[in-house]
Amino acid sequence: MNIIFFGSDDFAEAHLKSLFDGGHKVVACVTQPDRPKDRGLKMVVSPIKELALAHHIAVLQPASLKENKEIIAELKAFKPDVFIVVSYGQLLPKEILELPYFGAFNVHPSLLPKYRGAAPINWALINGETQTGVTVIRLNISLDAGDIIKQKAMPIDPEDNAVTLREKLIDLGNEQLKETLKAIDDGMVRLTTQDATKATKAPKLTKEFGKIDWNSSAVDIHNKVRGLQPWPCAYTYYQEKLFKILTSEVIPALNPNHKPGEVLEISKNGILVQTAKEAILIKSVHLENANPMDAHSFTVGHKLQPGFQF
RNA sequence: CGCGGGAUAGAGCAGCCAGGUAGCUCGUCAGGCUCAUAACCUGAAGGUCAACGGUUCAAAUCCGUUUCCCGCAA
Repeated sequence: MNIIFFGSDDFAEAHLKSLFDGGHKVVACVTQPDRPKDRGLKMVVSPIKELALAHHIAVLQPASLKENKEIIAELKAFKPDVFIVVSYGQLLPKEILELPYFGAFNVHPSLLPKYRGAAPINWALINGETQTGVTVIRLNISLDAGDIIKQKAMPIDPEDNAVTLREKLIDLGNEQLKETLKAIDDGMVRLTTQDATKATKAPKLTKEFGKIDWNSSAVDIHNKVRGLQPWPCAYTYYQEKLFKILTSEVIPALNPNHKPGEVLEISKNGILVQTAKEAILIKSVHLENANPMDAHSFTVGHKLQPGFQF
């Protein structure tokens, strides 16, 4: 079975790696073009490209797939049976979806039809979901709306943040991908249409979204802290400087005669801050121009006192 | 070479310009005092001054190179 893999980030990389490890016949990889990125605008090579080249497999890096006849011809030449698409970053147009004999399949880290879009893991945490999962779908032309082939749920641990949850979902995704390929091999694929009325969206995150509104509840803020790792992070400002909250905990506050955003208590455990509902304990922080540190160290150095208003 | 900030004890910083014993505030630990402590008193631990090279009798400090970290931007 000739597989062409589409992907661009480390989530995709883990799946490609497991295809190699599983002995599958990956004949080519499609990934995003190398782009200048980060400080100094260094050229960043997609991890997919490196992995593919290490396995001596062709790498295609089209800027766009839309009306790109060259790419269609190139893909066709590999005589693909399936496309595996994992966080590729672009929609595949109809004429490309039609190329592989069995179709194009996508591993998506949410329980579709919930959380269609670019940041499903983050949004599940932001919304305080207690479970999530991985869904394998057969791609059609709309975003994450194809028929479901495999789906498996898993609980979200209250301690999970977007980084740890992502790792768990990579494992689950690999498992589901393996089963999907086996089902295709065995001719045992069963498709289930998504219930479009239950669809929700998980759009790309923005920097602005990470800004904390102290007039929201402690639970909401805590979920932002968990869900916005490692970027953009839930943040506020301290002396005009960006102040990211890395870890936190919701503390039931019994007597909130304080304004939201007010520091209630400083202790070794961290900084206790009033919110609109209950209080939140800030446990570790990351101030602009400094290394991340636990909240206690921060309060000692900055002489933060109860009564301070964020 | 996209723009800018930074690295000195666990944290926050001073010292650098003008070279001469590694300092301050806080935290930590131990002891004391106290009905009591985020108070007070006494003491202790904790450093490759990011790294390498140069200048010098002498470098945290002056000169050069490198590494790492942070914000913006994408």
